[in-house]
Amino acid sequence: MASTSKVKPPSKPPRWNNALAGTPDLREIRKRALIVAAGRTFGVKGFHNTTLDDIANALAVTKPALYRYVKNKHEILYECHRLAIGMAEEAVAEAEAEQPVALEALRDFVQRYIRKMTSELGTCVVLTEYYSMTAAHNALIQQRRRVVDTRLRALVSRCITEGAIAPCDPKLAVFFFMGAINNINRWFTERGETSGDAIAVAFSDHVINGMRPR
Amino acid sequence: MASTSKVKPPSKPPRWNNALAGTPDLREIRKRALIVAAGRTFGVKGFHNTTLDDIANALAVTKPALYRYVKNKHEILYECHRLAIGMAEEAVAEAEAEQPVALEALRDFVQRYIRKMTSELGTCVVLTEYYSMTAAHNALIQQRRRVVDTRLRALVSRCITEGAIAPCDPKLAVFFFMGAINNINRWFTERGETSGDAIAVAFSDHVINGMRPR
DNA sequence: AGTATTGGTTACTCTTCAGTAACTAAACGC
DNA sequence: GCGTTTAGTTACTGAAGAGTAACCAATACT
Repeated sequence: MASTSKVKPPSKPPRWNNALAGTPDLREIRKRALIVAAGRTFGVKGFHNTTLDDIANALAVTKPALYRYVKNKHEILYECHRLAIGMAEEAVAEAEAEQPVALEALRDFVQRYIRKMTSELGTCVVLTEYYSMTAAHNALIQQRRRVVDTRLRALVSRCITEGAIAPCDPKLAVFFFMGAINNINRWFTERGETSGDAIAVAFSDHVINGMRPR
Repeated sequence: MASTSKVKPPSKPPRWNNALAGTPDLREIRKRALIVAAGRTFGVKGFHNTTLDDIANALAVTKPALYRYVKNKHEILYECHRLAIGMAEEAVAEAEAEQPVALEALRDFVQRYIRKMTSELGTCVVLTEYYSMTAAHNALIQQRRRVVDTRLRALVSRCITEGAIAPCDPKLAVFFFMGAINNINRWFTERGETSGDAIAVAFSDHVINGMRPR
């Protein structure tokens, strides 16, 4: 039978997922892969139900290897949130830059944001469990969220003054549609019947038009 | 100074919160108070960041006392979800019973559901962290969610055939507004400036009318 | 070739917290 | 007044899992 002496296994499993590497430093690519893998799992099982072994496993690596890339588990969660909020920031900036008409900028934002979230890198992103971050990290993220929120409220206000939408409380309006969008990862799966694109279109439509016939 | 002998403290802190007792068995009232207290904390800090000591503390009791009312921590979470889904079920049933016109039933549902959720008993309810339930509990809850979802989709379909709203994918429509609603506890606080009622009105309006001027 | 550096391993420690054991005191029925 | 039930206590146990120590192997840098 197999001897008890420590014989190295002949073939090694493939490690990491470096596909699509634009080669801006291997190390950064791998850290990114770590964050994305973790984020995906967090999204499915939640922060505390995901062990570091789970994450390591997904990367075909063992737990301590992760510590070469991050300080601790909380930093992983923080990086996930940075990724998420970064997408929102990008989406507003791009939408505002390319669409002079407020209403179109709004629609554009919704579509861009959803596409980013549901795209390969995006699905991973955890928007829940902000409460599992350290107080310091949370403060940083909340800060940035607030900025995005403010810009979106301003956009809604502009829509109102431009006469494009009915007067309403911009704060509640933003909460309304951002809530709908942030909840997408609750039911979206990449293998599901509905594509990210379809969602982007349908949701932006609902935001702008509600459900009334034109 | 204070002796080390075990002297009973002279005054005891108030225990439980039996206010509003309709007296259908003290035991049930207390179990309910436990679930509500736990649910509130879960909503703020999340399931895993809430210890049984936290919950016991909120009830001015010690941890083992909780086990007189529930089998374990997971049962508490399950009961919270039962409470939440129960509210949704009630809301659809009531709305359908009282509003023959599909569009009005939809508006009514949204308002009822939000009012229940934000009312004293409701704020507590955790809608996140379904993934922290046991597989068995999750199945039961998902089952009931699906039923509610189906009824809501049917309601949307009826709206379409009645010509009250523009044709759309009922599934995505329901995901859209239920997402918005389920996200309310992310930002709602009872002490905040916006009342549950105001949210109910604003949100039902957004669902039905979108943001376009009439 | 030979020494640093970097990425990874196995085997462990240490903490936190759900859950339990064993005991006490009040209220309840008779 | 006296067992039984119910509600609670203090003091423990046991498991899971984040983080660490110590060690190994490949590559990289002259």
